[in-house]
Amino acid sequence: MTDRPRARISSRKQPKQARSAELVAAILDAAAQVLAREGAQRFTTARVAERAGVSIGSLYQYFPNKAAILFRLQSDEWRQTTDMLGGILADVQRPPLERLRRLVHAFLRSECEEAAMRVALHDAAPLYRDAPEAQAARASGDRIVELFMQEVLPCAPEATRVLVGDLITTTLGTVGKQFSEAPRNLAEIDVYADTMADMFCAYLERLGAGRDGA
Amino acid sequence: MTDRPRARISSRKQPKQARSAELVAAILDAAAQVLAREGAQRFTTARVAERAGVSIGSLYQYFPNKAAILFRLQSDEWRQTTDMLGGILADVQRPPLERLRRLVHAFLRSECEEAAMRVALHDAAPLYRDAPEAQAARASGDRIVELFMQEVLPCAPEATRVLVGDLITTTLGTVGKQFSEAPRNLAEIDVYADTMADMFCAYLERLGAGRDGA
DNA sequence: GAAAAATACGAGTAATTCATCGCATCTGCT
DNA sequence: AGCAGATGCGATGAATTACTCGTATTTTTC
Repeated sequence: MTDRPRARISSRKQPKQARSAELVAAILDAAAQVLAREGAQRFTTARVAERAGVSIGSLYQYFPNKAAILFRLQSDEWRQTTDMLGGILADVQRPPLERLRRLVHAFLRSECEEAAMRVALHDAAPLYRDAPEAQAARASGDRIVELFMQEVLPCAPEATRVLVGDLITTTLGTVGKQFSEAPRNLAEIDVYADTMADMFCAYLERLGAGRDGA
Repeated sequence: MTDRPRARISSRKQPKQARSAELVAAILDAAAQVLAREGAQRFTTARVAERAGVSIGSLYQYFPNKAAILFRLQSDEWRQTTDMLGGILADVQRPPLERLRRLVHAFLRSECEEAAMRVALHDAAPLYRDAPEAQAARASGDRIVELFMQEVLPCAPEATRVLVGDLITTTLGTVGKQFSEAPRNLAEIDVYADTMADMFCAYLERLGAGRDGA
């Protein structure tokens, strides 16, 4: 509890010319590959630079340290995932619980894509988890869920909605994390996703019934 | 995916005299402290030995490598937890779902004890996770849950019971893991545990009702 | 086309790490 | 007491690591 490594993650310099933008892209691409093939333990700046075909010095011109590369990868994943899930929940044509079911399916499927890289990224979480930027990124996802909860439990008190939303978010996120550790085929994923969706729906319907009698 | 570090974890030598047994105990105790105070990143054999007041050479006489110490800590935790949860589920005087609720409460509370150490132990998981001994330890916990599922869903098909048991186990485990990362007081824990138990019960009751009409 | 700015390079440094091995000390036993 | 095996020691080797800094090259600007 004395002095955990706290990462500076803010970017060092913005690429201004086309070649440097390509360089940054090459580094991120190589980083994902190194993470997937070598694991978090062997993820080193030297290996990333080598795989990207870039010198180690160039790497450090655009990323202040190793954690920044990892955070950037995680950050991009988050943005991509929240966009997708937001899109599913925004499809107001379908009934709310069907949207939730679709969301569960989509999320578990996405967690199984590039599973090796995701697992390694989670393993490396201690390196970037405590950075203030990481906390902020998480908060934006919570707002989407909050809106959905207002729709599905309009009569429940605020505190209940927050709590239930938190439970569902956390369950989905943490189970998904575990999920990527063991490879599964699409059929298994869908069976599991249906089970999980059933559980959420059973709970939400009971809550709704208890409150507004429907 | 080439050559992830695979830990030999089997013990190096059994302590035969009283003093060496004490030494092993001192090492494990110190290891837990180092993990809690310094984090997984700064958990080194040298630091553990120093805190235990023991030479580094002595440490390596009873643990073949760093991973073995971590695995031993995790293993002891698992045994302790499964014993406790098994005891709760075995209390056949109470109705099954009440036992489940008690289990959720007990588990989340236990996850919040020594939270710093648990978080660090999870962070270090990549070092011992792949060891064959670790897989075996997990399986024993699953059997307890399977028995409980037979009791609460007697008419459900085998596949459903396994799947639902897996979902509940995984949810509890992974959410619990996340839970220890943010400190909470007892009241918050109980509120969250009740919410989670409500979710499990709503689902199990619906499943039971659909199958045997009760 | 020349000066200035941006970019790329990679050898080198300082620190940290795991684990070993030869030797000293202790314990139990006859 | 004296011996043998068990235990304890810690300097040390070998490997790995993150990151810097002075220099070379390329691009832009005028």
